[in-house]
Amino acid sequence: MRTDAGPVGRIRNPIIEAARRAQIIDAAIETVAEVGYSRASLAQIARRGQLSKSVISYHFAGKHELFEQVVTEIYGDSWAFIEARLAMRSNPAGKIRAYIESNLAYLGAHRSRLLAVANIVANHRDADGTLRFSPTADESVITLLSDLLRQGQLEGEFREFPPRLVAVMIGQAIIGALGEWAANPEVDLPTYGEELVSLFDRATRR
Amino acid sequence: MRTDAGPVGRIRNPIIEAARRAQIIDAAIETVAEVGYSRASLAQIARRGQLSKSVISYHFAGKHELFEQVVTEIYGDSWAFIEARLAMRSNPAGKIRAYIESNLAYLGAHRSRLLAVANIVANHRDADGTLRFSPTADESVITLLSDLLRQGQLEGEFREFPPRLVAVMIGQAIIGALGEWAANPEVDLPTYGEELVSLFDRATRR
Amino acid sequence: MRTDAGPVGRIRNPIIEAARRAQIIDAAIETVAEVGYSRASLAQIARRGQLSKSVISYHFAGKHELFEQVVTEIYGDSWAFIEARLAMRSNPAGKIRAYIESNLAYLGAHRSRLLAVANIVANHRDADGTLRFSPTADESVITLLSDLLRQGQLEGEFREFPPRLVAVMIGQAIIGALGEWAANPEVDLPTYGEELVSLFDRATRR
Amino acid sequence: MRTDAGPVGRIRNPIIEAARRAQIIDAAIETVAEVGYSRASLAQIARRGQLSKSVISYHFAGKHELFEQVVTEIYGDSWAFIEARLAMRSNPAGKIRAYIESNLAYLGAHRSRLLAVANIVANHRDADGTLRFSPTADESVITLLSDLLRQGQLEGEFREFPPRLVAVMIGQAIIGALGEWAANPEVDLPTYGEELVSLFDRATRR
DNA sequence: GATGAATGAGACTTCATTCAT
DNA sequence: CATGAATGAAGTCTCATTCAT
Repeated sequence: MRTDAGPVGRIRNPIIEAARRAQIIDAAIETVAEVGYSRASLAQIARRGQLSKSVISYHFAGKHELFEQVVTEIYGDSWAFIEARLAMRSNPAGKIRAYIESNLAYLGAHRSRLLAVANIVANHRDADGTLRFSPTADESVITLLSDLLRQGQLEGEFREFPPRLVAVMIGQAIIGALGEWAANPEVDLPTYGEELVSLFDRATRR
Repeated sequence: MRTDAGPVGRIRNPIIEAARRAQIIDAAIETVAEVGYSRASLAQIARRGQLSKSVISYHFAGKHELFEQVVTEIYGDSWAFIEARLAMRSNPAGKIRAYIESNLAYLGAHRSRLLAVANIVANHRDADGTLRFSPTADESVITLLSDLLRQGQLEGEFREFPPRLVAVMIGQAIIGALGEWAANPEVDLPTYGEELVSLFDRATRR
Repeated sequence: MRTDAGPVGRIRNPIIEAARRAQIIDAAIETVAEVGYSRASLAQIARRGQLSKSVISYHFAGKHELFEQVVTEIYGDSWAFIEARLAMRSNPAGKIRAYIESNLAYLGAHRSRLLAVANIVANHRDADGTLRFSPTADESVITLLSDLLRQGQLEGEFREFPPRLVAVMIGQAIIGALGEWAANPEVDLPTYGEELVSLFDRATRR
Repeated sequence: MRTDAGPVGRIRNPIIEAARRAQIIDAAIETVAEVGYSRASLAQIARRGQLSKSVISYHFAGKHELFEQVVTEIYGDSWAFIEARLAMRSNPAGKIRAYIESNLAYLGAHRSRLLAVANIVANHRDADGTLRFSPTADESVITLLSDLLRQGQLEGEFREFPPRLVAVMIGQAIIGALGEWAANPEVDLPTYGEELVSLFDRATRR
């Protein structure tokens, strides 16, 4: 852990600092996407980012913090994208459709980010060995979808079913679709998305 | 690199040989399930199996082959379990239901195997960096489900939809359900399975 | 920290094992004596012992344990030497004289050991920053000398004075004599020892 | 390497310059006292002095020069204190007593300085590996005490003994007393000093 | 059939120092 | 006068693998 007067904890020049951190985070994303979590050493990340290994240690407390910032960055950025599209719909079914579509759209447009976040989330562990992130959908996402489904049931749009369970299934289906596309980029993600929306429409409507 | 079975050089006693390999594979499964792929070193595996590190190198060409045998073992064992249950049904819808239920049943009864195979499949790579296994459902499974769905469409059980795409979705939904349960063992897997069957029934029936 | 099946914790072949550990400990002693505690890296120790760096990690849990074993080894060996000479005297004054003389004799015959133990004891710290060993004389030594002084007072050999305080002073005078000799090997240690004995004799006798 | 005082290049403002150097030296003293020589990195020193690492490099040619200035500062300051007390006595025995007492008094009042100077003196080395300072008493001190002892012998105050040898012993006994107190602050230093004076009095008087 | 011992490669991290600003 | 940013060197430790026994 850092103990000296470097930027961690005390950022002096926010502009250069932020630019470098972004550059390093991008290099980490590309590296994990390309060679996977276990082979993504600081040396590999530095090579891909045209950086020295030590500049990474200078801007991050360690490899651990770097990977957490990668996840934070991707979660934050993708949520900003999705949130804007959710706001354009008013009814629950429309919002769920928008969630599925915009989630696929965002990660479909950022293949490296998809691969990186999936790899890190599935592998990153604390010192005690427990997974740092939930490897399945984020709890906040499950809650969002659950609430929408419950509201849709109250409004009569949806039939009766356990909302949380279906919410989890929607989340997993999205991950599955993305996984299929990640493993095989020839898969047509928009078509996949439409079919997924149609499936859940048929499965949930009254 | 060696990829065949058995120790380097002459095989002397096939019985002891097989027993040792099984013991090592079990230790590898437990280790990966517990500490994850990246921390599953030979030293850790040896410790959990009460073995010396070198006995692993003796029975397997290397860590690489060991992990491939782990996947082969789990795939083979689970398929034997599922196949028997598929054979008990005659119509496509029944077989698909049987596939979903028996898949969840097998891995639900073998949590370590689920965790191990998921971890290895998502991380294990060849020397050139390409993933060794498909991280999404096995191609043979997709083909099986596709054929069943197509046959059901011909027989009038299912509506029209792209069979392969829905096959993939079924595979992913199963993985999703197992992932949710793996992350949170309090999830009730049988209920989850029933709901999944019901969802796909509604989504695919004419 | 070691977690695999290496010798630490489970020693398999005590003879080879002990020989290697002794060789490594000797290399560590020579290195610390020559370049000092702060520059005594594993690389330097390995170079002086004609060893690979990793063989050190194989036989010791880490640099930390190695240095602790160095101190244990020197303390143990020197005490065996001193104890035998103490046993040859019966009265307190004789034992104290024997302690001073044999201590100087042992370390005077093992200059590297003197330098190594002094360096390590003065610098070796736990992870939390506290010194691992008492940098002044060992508590057991203080106790031994205190008891001898007190007994001598009871028997009328010595005048009245605070026994522990004089015990500490004897220990420190020995360290001082050795330090003077370590810094300047031309100092005649036996003469120094005789004078030291004479000084304490005059200072403590009735 | 630079060994002169002042920042690299032209000195602009001697007052600020001196103040900064003093501040840095104090931070170095506190750091070495607290974490020991080997862990006293520039980063640690900067942190304790609320300084940036580079300001240290700006005012000192390097870590090496900084530590030399620390020793110079402590030696100089303590000598000024001791010298004043020596001047108050006229006879050799009185001066020796004053030396012992004032030395203990000065460092007893400046625990950090004692710890720092002891640590640096025992560890600081030139590039070629030789110790930069004498780890035992300074030669000038030995000379001073030797001269006093010899003068006392001439004047009939002291019995016959090798003056330099006893001078060294006095120096070491002081270091020993301070070491005992440094390791265990509950030790009563003034009492220890009195007893030490009494011991040497008995040991040296005619 | 089995393994204790050994090792080179490479992992992450800390360090003192430099330099443009 | 001061420092944020950067870096190469070197630190300790873990790893998968080999080999003589």
